[in-house]
Amino acid sequence: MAHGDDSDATDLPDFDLIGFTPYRLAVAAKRTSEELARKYRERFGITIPEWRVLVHLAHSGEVSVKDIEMRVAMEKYEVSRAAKRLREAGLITRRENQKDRRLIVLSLTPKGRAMMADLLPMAKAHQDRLEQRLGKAFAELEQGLTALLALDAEDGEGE
Amino acid sequence: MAHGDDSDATDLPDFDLIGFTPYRLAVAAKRTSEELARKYRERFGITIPEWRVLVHLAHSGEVSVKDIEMRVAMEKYEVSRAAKRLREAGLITRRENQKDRRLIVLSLTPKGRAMMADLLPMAKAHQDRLEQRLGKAFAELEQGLTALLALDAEDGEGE
DNA sequence: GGTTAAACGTTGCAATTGCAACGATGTCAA
DNA sequence: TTGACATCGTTGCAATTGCAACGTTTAACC
Repeated sequence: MAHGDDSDATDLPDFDLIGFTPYRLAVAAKRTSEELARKYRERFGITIPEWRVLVHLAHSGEVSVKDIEMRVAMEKYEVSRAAKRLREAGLITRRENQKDRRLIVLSLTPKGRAMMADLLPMAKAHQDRLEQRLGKAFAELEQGLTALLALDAEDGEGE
Repeated sequence: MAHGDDSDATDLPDFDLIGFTPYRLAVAAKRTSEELARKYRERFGITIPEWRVLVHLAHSGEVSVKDIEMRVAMEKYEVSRAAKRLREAGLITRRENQKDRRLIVLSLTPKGRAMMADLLPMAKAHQDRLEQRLGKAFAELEQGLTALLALDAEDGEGE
């Protein structure tokens, strides 16, 4: 018989998720992030969004929620909530910008600075270790990521 | 004066989030996934977890929840819930494995197969387009990802 | 055989997330 | 000045997520 036993098999294209770049990216990011998240949660009691805000503050000094939103690939409500928790933990302060009172000025407290003095070298070490473990592939990964990130920026989501 | 006006500046290391590989990976994955998610939601009314289950079924025929969990970087409860929704949508069926009645056998319905016949070529086209847009950087990205994914597998998270 | 432990899939519950609406402030033009 | 509109940050609410516990079935051990 031409159309066999168990199948109305429409002969689907052979497509393996394992080779699908968006999937591979998602898995790579998830593993990498989870490793990091565990580390920072155990050591400092902070989450990834909080970590991002702190790192940006350490790097850029006083900034607004809006600044962080633009620079750090977070939605404003994420920044807002992360900042709230960090304030409650005594790691950052917030005050109004006197020039424009819609804006918030976030900055590290001494306690926050002290914590970052521990945290940042760990982050650097993590990066170095990753680079070391990947060897030659590290540069390739970075070049690929650079191209990919530049891509999204230029063509505004096509549609 | 040696210790300046406004700072108990503990002189934090200069560390920019923008150059931190795990961060870059997360951003790249998020953008890529969101683009995809929007597409499949609009066109087929499915989410990414559901998409993964469907693709794996299209590729591997009948499989258990456990199979998917291992192959496709999803937790079993994600698979379970995705499968539930897909069943309700009439895209897959489930039955017991007679050899081992703990196992579930998931498979596409004709309706599911028909949908995948539309969906898979789109996924292939997406991959091709990405490859084209990235040009030479695509191969680099892939090599980097391959190395990174192999890495996580081998050393079991240290600790 | 009978008992204990493991594997599989599901689900209740709490925490997190994302959206959309809101209040407050600032801008622009008439 | 006033009124319409945009921007900034926050938050209520619904949906999603992740964990842990559960019921069922199988395997392992005595």
